[in-house]
Order: sequence, then structure tokens, then C-alpha cells
Amino acid sequence: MPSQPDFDLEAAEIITAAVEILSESGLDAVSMRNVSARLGVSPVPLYRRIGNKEALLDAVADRLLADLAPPIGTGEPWTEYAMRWALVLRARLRGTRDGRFILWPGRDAYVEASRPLVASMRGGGFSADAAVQACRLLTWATVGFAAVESGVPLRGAQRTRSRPGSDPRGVTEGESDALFDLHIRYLIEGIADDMESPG
Amino acid sequence: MPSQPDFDLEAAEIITAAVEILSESGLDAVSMRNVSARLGVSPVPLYRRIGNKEALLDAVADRLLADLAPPIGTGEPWTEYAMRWALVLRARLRGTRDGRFILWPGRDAYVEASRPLVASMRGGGFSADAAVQACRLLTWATVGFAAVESGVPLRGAQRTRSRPGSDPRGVTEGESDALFDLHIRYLIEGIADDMESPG
DNA sequence: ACCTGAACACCGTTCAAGT
DNA sequence: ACCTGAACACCGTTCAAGT
Repeated sequence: MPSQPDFDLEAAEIITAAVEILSESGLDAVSMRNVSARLGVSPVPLYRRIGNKEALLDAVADRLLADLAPPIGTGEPWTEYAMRWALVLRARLRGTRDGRFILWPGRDAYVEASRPLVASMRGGGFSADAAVQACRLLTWATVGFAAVESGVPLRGAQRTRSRPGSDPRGVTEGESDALFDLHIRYLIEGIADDMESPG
Repeated sequence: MPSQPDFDLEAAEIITAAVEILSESGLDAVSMRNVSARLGVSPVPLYRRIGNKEALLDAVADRLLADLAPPIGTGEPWTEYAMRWALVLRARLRGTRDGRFILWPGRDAYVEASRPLVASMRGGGFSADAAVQACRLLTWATVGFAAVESGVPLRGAQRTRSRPGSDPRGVTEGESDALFDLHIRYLIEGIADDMESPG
């Protein structure tokens, strides 16, 4: 069994406890009191190590987004890598419960994850500024899509007798996947076109 | 002076009070207790008229998004109208305090606002399904962008001695505008291309 | 130094009364 | 029928003590 934190309380343990509660019980259950209770401690030490709840959620988000970017294939064109990169980011956001709370793409993990994408684009002939802007466009689009998606009720797989597409308030998982693919593809095509003939 | 709600309490008054508190003090101040206090009433009637807090925020969002879609110009091509439509939606989301809480594009106001855009696209030769899908793509992209944008710290106008673009965590208001314009333009171009040569 | 118990000022929601 | 006061089970955060 893991040793109990009787004598020391590292920030990493606090973040781990918060991540566990998030995945088990959702964002609403991630309270300073719940996290401290799981650690067998009063809430006060959390304020000493982490600061406040906002800082805790920030740290949780960074943990959940760590090691995000996939490796670049040798000779892989930037358009292909960008597509893979966006799919991986969306999958990670979807995979974390209440992922819409990870909504600030300035956080460290995003900056870290951007590096290989920027590098891939620079290898494809982009200037530094153009690569950063294109990368920001794809990041914002992906994070925004995932946030919206997480708020939309899934129509699920129940056998419906209504025509497909007739209910504008729900979306099939497949429809959502197709929409994301289309979205990112349009952006990559647009970026590629603008690079060949800059206006 | 307006009459006091001594004897009757309509749902519309509740929503109005919530909207006022939202714009004056932000989302955190929109509590059932605060709203009821502004109306000079205990919290209980809100539960009788509205249901619960989630329903109240839903109603607030619908109110804030009412009468969203701009009128279509005569002979205006769908590409132009779509661009205007997206700009208006983003402006509305930016204009409401803590606009990121309006994150579920299935809500009634979005459906309502979509109608002229779908009509414009159908006039441009889209099938019903294609128009609905294209409209959904633009809506999700705009709402997602606004949500991300509202979470990103603005770099503001302070005279900085660092190179532009050197701080990846902040974005100038002009950069944000340009990014949005680019984003939507790429999507419209992609949609238009796919319609001319469907794959 | 670092913890705890207790408190402060809030929440959303419900219940037993009142009129 | 529709309101109110009071309560329940929570929050984030801080403070005066304890060791």
C-alpha cells in the first residue's frame, strides 16, 4: 500500500489527489475540502503549498495536458502532422472529465505542446511568426471545438424513428467526429494556400 | 419609478434581474440568493417559477442571444452573409460579461439565429443537409473561438519593450480579431470549395 | 515552521410552517 | 396557492491557537 502522507505534503500529491477526484466524481467534486480530506489533512496546507483553488485547477490542467504532442514522423509533411496533432489534442480534452474547464490555451502545457508543431511548420517553409500564428489558430480551434462539444448533448445510440439531422439540439458522436475533421482540414488547407500565395 | 413586485413575480422579471446582476457584477454574483434579494423576495419563488439555477442561466443565455441574426442583404452571396453572421455572433458573445458560460450551441437562441444563415445557404445552392452542417460548423467555430478568447489574458496596450509575438501567453486585441477573421474565412472558403466539387 | 479546530461569509435547495 | 424563516449540506478562505 502507498505510504500515508503523515509528515510531508508535496504539491505533486495534492495535484494527484485532485486529478483522481476529477476523474472519479467530476469537476464539481474537486473542492479544496474534498482534496484535503482525501489526503487526510485539513484544507489549510493546500493553501500553503498551492495557493488557492484557481492555482490548483491550473496545476491539474497542466498535469492532464503533459506530454501531449506526438512525435514527428521522418519526412512527414507539416499538413499531416498538424492534423495528427489536432486529433491528439482533441482526444486528450475529450478524455478528461469536464474537459471544458481546460479553456485557457496560454497555459504552459499548450506552449510546450506547440513546440513540435511550430518546428514542423518551420521545416515546411514557414517564417517564425507565420508558424506561431498558424499554430495558435489550430490550437484555439481545437480547444474551442472541444469546449463546445463537451457542452452539447450527445444524441447517443438510441434507435430513433425521426429522420437524421432533424433534431438540431443533439449530435451523433460520428457527426461530431466528421465535423471536427472537416473543421481542421479547412484550416490546414487555408493556411497552406495562404503560404503559397501570401496576400 | 417601476412598480415593485409585491404581488406577482413573473419569470421574465427574474431573468431581467439575473441579466442585470450578470452585467454589473459578473457570473459569480449571479446566485439564486442574489437574484431573489434584488427582487425583494426569498429564494423559494425562483424555484417555483424557473426551476433551478441551471434553468435560470439557460434562460439568461437565451435572453442575451435573442434577435441575433442580422438581416440578409438583397442579392447578398451566402459567403458574405456568413462572414457577417459570424462577426455578429462573436460580438454578442464578447459583449456579455463572462460570455464563456454561453457554451451550449444547441440552445434555442442558436437554433433561431441559424435560420437566416441556413436560408442564405440554401439560396446559394446548398442541400438542406449541407446547409445545416455548414451552419453548425460556423456556429461551433465561432462559439468555441469566443470561449477560448474569453479565457486568454489580453496583453493590452502597455508599452512593451519585447518583440511582438514573443509572449505566447497573451494576445493583442487586434491579433485576436485578425485570428478570428482568418479562421472564419478559411472555413467559408473550404465550405465553398467542397460545394463546387463534392468529394 | 507547520498543523488543526473553528469560524466567516457565502452557496443551492428544501421543508415546515404561516397567510 | 404562494409566500417566509429556518434549516441542511455544502463551498473558499482565514485566523487564533496548538505542537
